[in-house]
Amino acid sequence: MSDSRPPGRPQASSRAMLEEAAAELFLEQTYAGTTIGDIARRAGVSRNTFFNYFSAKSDLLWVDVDAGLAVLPATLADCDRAAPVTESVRQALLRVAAGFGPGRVPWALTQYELMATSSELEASALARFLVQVGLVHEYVGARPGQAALADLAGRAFSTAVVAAAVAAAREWAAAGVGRGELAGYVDVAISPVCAGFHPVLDRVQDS
Amino acid sequence: MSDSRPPGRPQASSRAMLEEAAAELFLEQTYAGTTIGDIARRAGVSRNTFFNYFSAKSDLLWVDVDAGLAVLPATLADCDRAAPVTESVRQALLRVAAGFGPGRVPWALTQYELMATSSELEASALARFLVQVGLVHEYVGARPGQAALADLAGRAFSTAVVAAAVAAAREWAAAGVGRGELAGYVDVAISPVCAGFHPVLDRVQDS
DNA sequence: CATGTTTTTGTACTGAGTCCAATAATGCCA
DNA sequence: TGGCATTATTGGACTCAGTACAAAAACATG
Repeated sequence: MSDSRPPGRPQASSRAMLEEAAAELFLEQTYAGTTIGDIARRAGVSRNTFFNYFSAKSDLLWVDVDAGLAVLPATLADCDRAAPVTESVRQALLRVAAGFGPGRVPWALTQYELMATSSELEASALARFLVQVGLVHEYVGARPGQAALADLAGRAFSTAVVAAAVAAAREWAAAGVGRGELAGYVDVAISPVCAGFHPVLDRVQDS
Repeated sequence: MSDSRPPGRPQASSRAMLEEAAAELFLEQTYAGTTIGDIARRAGVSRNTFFNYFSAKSDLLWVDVDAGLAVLPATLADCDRAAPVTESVRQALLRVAAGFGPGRVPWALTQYELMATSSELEASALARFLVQVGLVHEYVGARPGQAALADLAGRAFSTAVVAAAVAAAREWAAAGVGRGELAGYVDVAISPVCAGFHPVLDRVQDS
């Protein structure tokens, strides 16, 4: 079926090789102590090639996270649209969190504590945070909703609920070995947010 | 009283001069289009002198915000410690928000929309966000609180409530002229969060 | 073998942020 | 008046992330 290779020069260095090289180096030296040149050299490719596969050094910290988070749009899409928004979002986030077992802790979260403030890391973290907020808000806003105030409430909810989930993830990562499933943490963190916004966002349906 | 100048060479170039120069240049060119060298040159100082007053270019965007936010610790400190934590935090955040009138919109918020993703900006934003979360969490954690789960809830609350406040500020900034007081926005945004966490965090006192 | 396509690479550049040593301006003290 | 300690400012050199662009390399097809 897909045995017809695409035209042009085939990829010699795969993403995975760079990820692996980076993972090694991040352990030997720190993240901050590792340059893109180092990573490329160990992977046996040019420094420029690195940028063919990643747009920034910080992307390497988020490969696991990005992969796990990629399912959020689809998960949101097939939610029961009759259910309260807050509940739908809660379900969706829990399902995404379920993707992260106890044995799979992403790079970014573990390194976060170690390296104080690498501003690249913070920037990349916020960028991802905002993407998730945007996705949730898009879903929340898809409901009729009434003008300005509801829009503010919707955005506040989207932001707060994702922020709570992130806080849960940090706590989960910090729990060290013996941490259970991420979903449990996320549940505790986001449920109060959903409960608090329920009467605000879902009051249309109750009337 | 304080007419005794400190020893050593007096400061020739003040912070304010750099801020002013930066403000001009950010309007003429964009933030991204302005280099630190530009700012220093217009202020009439060396490029290195810039770093005597600011640790990063992005600091310039946050001077107003930082000034307004500086009162949070004190505001939290003199809160009625008999009141529910969620209510205390809500009051404190509202009081901080009250510091931002309709005529005083900080740089960072207005430029945020304009310049897509300047990663420096995002990093500096998250750094500030985390500081506020830390302050709130410190206050929340000062109460007895019960071990692991409560700590998670406390951190989730701190994160979510500050996130909601930030969302409100963004909405407020985006409202353009005719936006009212920031406090009104913040109130709508954070009240549901506080309401949601009230039964979780304050249940000790109800028993 | 020529041609088009895609990947890889080299080279050069900008700009943020750091480091360090030299110099300038001040107050204080002899 | 002349050091002396202290602090601010400056210049220069450096590292590293990220960008731009053009040349070369590897493949498929005709």
